[in-house]
Amino acid sequence: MATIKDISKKLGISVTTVSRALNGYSDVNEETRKRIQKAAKAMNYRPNQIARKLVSGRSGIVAMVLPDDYGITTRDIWFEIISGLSSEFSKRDMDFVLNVSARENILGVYQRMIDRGTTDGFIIIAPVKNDPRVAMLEKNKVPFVIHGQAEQRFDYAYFDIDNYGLTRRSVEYLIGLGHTRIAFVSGPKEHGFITHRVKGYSDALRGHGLEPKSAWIRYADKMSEDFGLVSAIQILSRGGEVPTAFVCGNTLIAKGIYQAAASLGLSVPKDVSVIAHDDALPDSRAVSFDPPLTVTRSPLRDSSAPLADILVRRIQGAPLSELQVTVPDQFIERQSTGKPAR
Amino acid sequence: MATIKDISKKLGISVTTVSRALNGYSDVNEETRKRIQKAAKAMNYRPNQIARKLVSGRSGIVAMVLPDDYGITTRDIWFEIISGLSSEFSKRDMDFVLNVSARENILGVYQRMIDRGTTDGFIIIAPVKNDPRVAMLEKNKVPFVIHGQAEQRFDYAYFDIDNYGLTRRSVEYLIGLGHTRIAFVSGPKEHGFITHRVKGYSDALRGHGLEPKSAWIRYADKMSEDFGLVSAIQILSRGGEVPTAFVCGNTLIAKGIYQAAASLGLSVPKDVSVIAHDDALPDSRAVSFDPPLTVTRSPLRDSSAPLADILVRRIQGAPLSELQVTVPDQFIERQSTGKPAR
DNA sequence: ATGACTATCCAAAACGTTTTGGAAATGCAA
DNA sequence: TTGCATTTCCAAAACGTTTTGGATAGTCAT
Repeated sequence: MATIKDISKKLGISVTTVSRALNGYSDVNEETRKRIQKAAKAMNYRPNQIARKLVSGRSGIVAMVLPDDYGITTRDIWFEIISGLSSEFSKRDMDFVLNVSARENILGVYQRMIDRGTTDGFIIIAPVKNDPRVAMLEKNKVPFVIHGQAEQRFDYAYFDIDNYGLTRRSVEYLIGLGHTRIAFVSGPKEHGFITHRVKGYSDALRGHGLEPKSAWIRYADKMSEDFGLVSAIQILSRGGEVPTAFVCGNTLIAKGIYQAAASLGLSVPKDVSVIAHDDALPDSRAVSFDPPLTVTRSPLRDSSAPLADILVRRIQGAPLSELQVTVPDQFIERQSTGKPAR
Repeated sequence: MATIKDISKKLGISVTTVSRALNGYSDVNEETRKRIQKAAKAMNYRPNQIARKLVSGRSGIVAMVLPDDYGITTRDIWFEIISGLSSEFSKRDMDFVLNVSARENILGVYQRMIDRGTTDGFIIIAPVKNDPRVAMLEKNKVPFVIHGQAEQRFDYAYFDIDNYGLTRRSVEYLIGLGHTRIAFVSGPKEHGFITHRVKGYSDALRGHGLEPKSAWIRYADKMSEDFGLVSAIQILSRGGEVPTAFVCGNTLIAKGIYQAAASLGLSVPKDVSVIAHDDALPDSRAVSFDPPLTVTRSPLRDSSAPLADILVRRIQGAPLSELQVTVPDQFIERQSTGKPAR
């Protein structure tokens, strides 16, 4: 609760100098700075963010708005992201505001928070095509960072994994093993990352003279175990040719596919190879699948720090070109993939 | 963005009057107020919250600090609480700051947030005996509300379910059915609510001339399915008398007890009656147990609104006596309880 | 006419910072 | 010695509100 004025009075130094000393300006004697810093620490001084914001225009507050209609598995993902972000911003002495609202109110929530002017910037997760949140934030000139790439335009800050590359790599690996009939059980069609993954999958096939079959590309609202189970059974029990390998949007889907295979009397990897993308959530470990699951891997948790960094720099006005980051994933070969039987 | 000064200048009315008109004070002529309101709307005026906060001393920001070491099931509970709270505060036009930190840093986080003075108040969940967070907040005179009752002292604001009553009611119900040998598989000993539940359980037994046996009261760090399973098997496979009924701290524990019963060839409710407390989490529904589970029920989600209310009124300085709320739970009789076999 | 009251308005202070625009002291070259 | 640059400091303004403490004019009962 000590203010800058208290320090000034106590030390007989002007408020100006105290402020400048604490903020690292060069026009204050090192010895004076030391004294001031010592006093500040002793008096437990913390700058009042509200006052600071009034003059600087910054509050040190960032926010994220989430819809409240997620099921239990998706919640785990959110919790992972939320706790990572909140911890990163905490390290940077910023406040992370979370707002969980009904989906239909979300834009209203954004508008209110923008109008109130308390928030320095936003984190947007799971962008969709022509995301109205992005449009709104851009119109109001509020800084934001997107986790994932929303559209073709690239005039915003983002952090993403290489969604195109990871399916492309997976498919090429399977082709290298001899597979030619490869299915992709993906995720919600409207999300940008699914589009990129499908493209990576299709390009890899075409690059080897194979034509993607739309019946072997599955979309779903939720990337769940059930979705994997149902998709695999449907795909595997159609007449005609069936795939010898599955690429999965996440490890839950892979688990569903394992189940489907078991139910149909097929074995992994003898009859079907399975490969998935692994977000490395704490409680669904690809390594403890039976057989252990081959994955492309990029821990969701690892995205918190870059996201926080990018948003902070965006707020500080860094040029956009530095704030567009795509990271490569690991490829981990385990026992769920092998040469095709036929 | 238009400021109050712009309106003042445009209308030739003092800043004071504009402010008071907009804030509904009675010392401004209705006609003047109309003019000012019209101008404000025309100029798209929105009060700058930051400036408002600076003078009022309130930030409109409340916070909750969580440790980051919870397992997946506990995370669901947290998510339920977090999303409920954030949505409630959003309705009140306040910001809900979430801070997830390593357990050993938590007190430091509180201190930092307190010192910065940006936070109007805190929500404390899962209090323990002599909770150091409570001590710290009280010392710094920062408003807070506790979910649950931490200690015997009652000089703080809290919201709680009737933990004493719910086990007492459960046990009396079982006694009414004819049971005399009743076990209680509870939860973490250090939490206040467990203490109260154990007391309710014991008092009910003693009230009917029965002496609680310590071997039949089980504590555990995590109220999990495994804990229920292990506890029930241990209790049921000891030599001598075994209980005919189990009271469970939550529905997960009950699920474990169902499993244990099945494994031991016992049937519910013929051989053992099971009763649990139900927090009404979205994905573990007591009604879809087989047989459907008899419960005392108080939805976790229902606590968000009262908690938010209490904290807001605490911040506004309401007397403590109005801010100590205990709500009753529902008792829902289903098919997991019946007369004892012997 | 006086005093008391009411209705309506306002100037200035305050909140805790940062920023602006110097001022004073010192060192150094000419 | 003068002039100039550098180092170190500071008073005052500014950010946009709310609040305080009146001021003014009009009304009404006495």
